[in-house]
Amino acid sequence: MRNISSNRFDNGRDGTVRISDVARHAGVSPSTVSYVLSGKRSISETTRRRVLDSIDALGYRPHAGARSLASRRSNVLALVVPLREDVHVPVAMRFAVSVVTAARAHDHDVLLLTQGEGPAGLHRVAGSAMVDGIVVMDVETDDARVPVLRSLDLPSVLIGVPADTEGLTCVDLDFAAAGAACVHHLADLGHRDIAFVGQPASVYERRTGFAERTLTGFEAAALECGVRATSHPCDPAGARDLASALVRDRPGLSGLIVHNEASLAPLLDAFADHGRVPPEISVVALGSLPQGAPDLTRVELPAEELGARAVSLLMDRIDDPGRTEVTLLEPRIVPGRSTAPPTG
Amino acid sequence: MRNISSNRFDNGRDGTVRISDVARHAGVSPSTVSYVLSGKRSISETTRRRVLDSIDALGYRPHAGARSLASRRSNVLALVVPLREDVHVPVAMRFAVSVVTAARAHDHDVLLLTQGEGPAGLHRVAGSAMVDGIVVMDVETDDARVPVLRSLDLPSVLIGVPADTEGLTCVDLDFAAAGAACVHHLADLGHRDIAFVGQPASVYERRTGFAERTLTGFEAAALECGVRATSHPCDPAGARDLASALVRDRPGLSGLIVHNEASLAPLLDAFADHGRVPPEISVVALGSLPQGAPDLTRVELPAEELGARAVSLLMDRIDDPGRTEVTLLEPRIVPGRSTAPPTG
DNA sequence: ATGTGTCGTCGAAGCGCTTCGATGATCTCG
DNA sequence: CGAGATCATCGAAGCGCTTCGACGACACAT
Repeated sequence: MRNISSNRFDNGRDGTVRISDVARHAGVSPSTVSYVLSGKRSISETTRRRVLDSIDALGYRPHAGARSLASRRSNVLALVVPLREDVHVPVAMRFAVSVVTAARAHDHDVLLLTQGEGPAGLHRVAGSAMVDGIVVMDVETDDARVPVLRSLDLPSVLIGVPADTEGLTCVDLDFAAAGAACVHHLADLGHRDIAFVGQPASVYERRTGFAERTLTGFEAAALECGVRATSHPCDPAGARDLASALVRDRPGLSGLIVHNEASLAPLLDAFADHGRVPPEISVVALGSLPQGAPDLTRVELPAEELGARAVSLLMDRIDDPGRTEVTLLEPRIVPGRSTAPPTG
Repeated sequence: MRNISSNRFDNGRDGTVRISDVARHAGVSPSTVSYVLSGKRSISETTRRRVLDSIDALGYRPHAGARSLASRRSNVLALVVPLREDVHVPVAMRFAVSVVTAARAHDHDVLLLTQGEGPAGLHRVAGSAMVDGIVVMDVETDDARVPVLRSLDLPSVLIGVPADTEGLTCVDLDFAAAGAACVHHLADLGHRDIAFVGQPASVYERRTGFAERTLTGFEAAALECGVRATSHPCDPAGARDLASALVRDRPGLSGLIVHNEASLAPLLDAFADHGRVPPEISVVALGSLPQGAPDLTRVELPAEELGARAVSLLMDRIDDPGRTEVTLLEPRIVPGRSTAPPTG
């Protein structure tokens, strides 16, 4: 029978087990335990086993601060989440969660920064060596954070693409191609008069990268295909009015591209009230659709893949800060029941 | 003219400035700099100034790992965010953001944990001394994380209240009172037949604290007021059907309590399609309403206040782990245009 | 046997900070 | 006017880990 609250390997101080306790328990030196954990030197299989057994016999967990002090690695990433009226929260959350999940798969944790803190937040986490790298979401064409990131000498990855990508690592959906793909899909079906329903006006005003590029891709493709095409910012509260205006002013309108998660449902409802229901009017949705949504033709936003890629690129840059690259994922248009050749 | 990239106070190694560099620059010892920063010993005003000037002349930021190693404080809180199909993401985000903001106000950062990691995540951040405390959201009546938190010897605060609060610090809206307040409001107006539209069924199945308590409060108050009252789980996809069923089966129904952010709009739309528009049918909303929503009578969810309270309670417990307490915020019913005495 | 590697392990230094005790200097009061 | 208190500061130890160089043991080719 032994005392449950302590045994001969306890250090006696407080509840925490240190590497030296593990070392003693396993009959090796602390450095050997460290090497078992890091794999940075070869360790005999028998020693390895013994150390590992001691570790979980004692419930040892390395002190994060000590580790980061000695190794100059914190195993934490910073994630800057957007926080504006005009960003669609569920989409932002999908990104955030995928980043956290991917980070954990690479043995890292995630520190949450809000955009509210601005550059100061970036300086703080970088300067105090709290994190090994930074993931930034909701990037604007001329993003104020970009120069800060460049100056930081801490690796970072943007989910989104600013105008000048010199020295940056970015990953995003190829929104220009996505916008174009929507147009081509409709044009190929024979549509000659289409409207693009976009993000809230403020999103374009601050020149959010993805919104701007989508619109550019849309306009270029429309020109190329020779279709009549207009674009309209939209927010949920204005969706109904926009639908009425389009129905009233554009009798020939037969195709709709909707790049606005929050407005999609009210917009389609409003069109339905005017008797225009897909596929009589063709609708292509671009973005992150809720599960349980109707079967629309769409270009999905691969948030999970983007998050995972961002983290994986960040890991690469942590190991080798030299390389930088811009990765654009190719959009994939998924046919649904909401598009068809124009009637009449 | 001087060399921009280095001056006589540089340490010459890499870009980082250490406390000893500041000390040299200010002509004091490192410990003095530390005391200036922590305020744990009195320092003359002149020295203080000089040190502070040196700090921002050199751009010094304490190394977080070193600090946490020496002081046994990481200045980081963990936040466990819920991640389920059935939680309303914007609400969760409001909580998360308010926790981050409040934490920053207390000079702490926030580490993001997803519920997916379960107890392992809690053990990890606690065992490695990564965080000084934990905030947990989306608490269930019989939450599996509660015993883990109790065993952790790391302060924690729950936003939500489990069945057994022994040894816990919790903060939440008094949802039972909120549910009751909605009933009383309607009953006082003269309604005698009301329905409670709740969270998705799965939320009750896993016995989420706030949902369960609201329902309990609703039922008790209905009994007490002697009104006919029924309750119905609901999700956005089922809102339309629920509305039809209620209109069909409950001709006398004159009041509705909606405790479901995501279903509120579709539900009201569906009622409107049956010709029942507030205030002809009285509607009380309970929860976090989007800005720009119609002027409904409601009980607001004070997410920001709850987040801030949670953090502030957590700080108290970090300084004094002894005390524990359960704080319930009193619900406030805000009259809007959606309720009126029953017609006919 | 002797030299030459390789493998597995150890000891010690040091990461950058906080904190404790000590030490002058200055003030207070009988 | 000197004992004692108070104030401002310093030096050194130590937080728990990683990592570097060293070293003994053993293998293999001379």
